[in-house]
Amino acid sequence: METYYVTTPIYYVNDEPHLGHIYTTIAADVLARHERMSGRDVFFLTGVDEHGQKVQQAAEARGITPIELADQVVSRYESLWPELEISNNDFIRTSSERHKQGVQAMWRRLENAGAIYKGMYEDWYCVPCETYWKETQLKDAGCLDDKICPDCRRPLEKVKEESYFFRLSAFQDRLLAHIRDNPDFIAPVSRRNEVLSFVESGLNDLSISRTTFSWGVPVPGDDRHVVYVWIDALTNYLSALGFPEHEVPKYWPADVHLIGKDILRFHAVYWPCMLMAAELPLPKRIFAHGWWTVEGEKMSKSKGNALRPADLLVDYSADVIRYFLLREVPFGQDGDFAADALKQRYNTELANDVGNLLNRSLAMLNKYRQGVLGRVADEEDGDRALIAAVEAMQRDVDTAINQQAFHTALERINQVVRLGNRYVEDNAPWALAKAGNEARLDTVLYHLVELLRLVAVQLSPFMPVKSAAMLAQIHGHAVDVTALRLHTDGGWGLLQAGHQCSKPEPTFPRME
RNA sequence: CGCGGGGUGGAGCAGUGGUAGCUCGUCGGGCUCAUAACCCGAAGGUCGUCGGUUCAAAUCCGGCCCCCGCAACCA
Repeated sequence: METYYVTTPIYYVNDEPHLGHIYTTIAADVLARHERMSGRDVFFLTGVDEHGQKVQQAAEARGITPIELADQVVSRYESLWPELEISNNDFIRTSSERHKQGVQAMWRRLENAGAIYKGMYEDWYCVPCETYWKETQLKDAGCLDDKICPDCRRPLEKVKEESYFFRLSAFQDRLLAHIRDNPDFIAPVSRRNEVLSFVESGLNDLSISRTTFSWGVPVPGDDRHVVYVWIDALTNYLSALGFPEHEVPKYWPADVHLIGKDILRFHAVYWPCMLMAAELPLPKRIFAHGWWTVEGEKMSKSKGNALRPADLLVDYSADVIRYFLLREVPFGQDGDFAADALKQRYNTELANDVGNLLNRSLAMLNKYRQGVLGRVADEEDGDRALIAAVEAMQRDVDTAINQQAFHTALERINQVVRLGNRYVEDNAPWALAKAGNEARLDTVLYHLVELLRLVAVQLSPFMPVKSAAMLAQIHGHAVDVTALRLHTDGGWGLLQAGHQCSKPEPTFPRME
């Protein structure tokens, strides 16, 4: 079976889960569910990044060990994902033994390839602020000449420490060629251009070890050094699959790494170069999505307006959050999370259009036919157009999702729902019933229910719970949406004459 | 400084040479199966700005104005 591997970043445990984390993870989940439904053997990975100086310091400040701090945050994530219907196959922690093995194996591979050398890392350090500054940062802040701290304006100290370096510069040309030869490697295009211009401007070798803190993976053969967090973190995508026991694990290379735009450089530059050095296949695609503001304001810890997923789940069901996040904003662009916007999306698209179409269709089926589907008589042009529209929608949804164009996929589904509502008006089943046109009434009701069934199937990766509720009414019994397969459940005409549907019950009650 | 993206009816977007389109909102009408839902229609834009190319430009070229991203290990 064809495999499909999708990942989220591993989230840094220094931070509580917020809207951004669930956004990436929900998007990855939709991809995973869609691909499973399409018949692929899917591996969907998420996890946490536990190492680094920040975590070590935060733990010290609270008087606990780093792993205790990590455990606390990890438990939040692990309880959050099921609440959001996240169907990840694995959850990787960088503190785990399997991951450490992976990182050290990666290090040795880079070393054996001659891509690592020992040198001196030079930086500027502000003792009072406990902050490191790079020369470029000082230059931008206009502090390079005076050698003062951009924050507190006090003198900086030059620090030198022994460090291992990765020969990033050696891979510049190969990386450029790869990006140019693979237009889909980095998405969206604007991000691809950014990376291209960054790489073209020249890559410097990368310091990949630290001696200033200890919370990390020891460098093999030199445990005074800890492996730089990004070498550590990026390797999770392989260690979770069983690297190094499996040199090129099943599922590798990843079909898509979903990331936020903030970590584009690490994924689109450092990671491919590492893999080239290690002579491992590169991921097929890296998609950097945008950021959310909340009610028009930038999310920030200092403002304290970061949306907490647990609070959101009090107000909205997981499916509604999932739908809104992926429908409101084209994936890749920035967006705004506003309660009014969510309510409007919900009421117009889910309650009025989808929910009401299901409700009115099943209501008529029950009123005129005791909920039993009849035989399809001669099809008219309008019927054939309806079927063609559904089938075109299915193809377009698949195409859109394969490009991570979630909002386009949902828009196409909505178009078919609107067509369904128009079909009701055009055919006026109530008039057919009154006129005693039984054959035509059966045909029209059948087309409506079958349209709704296929809409629910296509919606199931986005809203697994709501889709299951829709399908339960259509099928007359509970449906396991994770068992749906497009090759068996995705075709027109699955429901047979004599099939009993349930009585309607609003799936998307209006928000007031 | 540089590189890149963008400025289209109230809002959000599509539209790379030939009557300016979609969703939401607003207004009017229709229907009555339905979650005061659905369907139809209308109003509303001189497509940032100035100039150029062309029979013809939102769409190509040049100047200018404005917004945003890449430089801060927050998705």
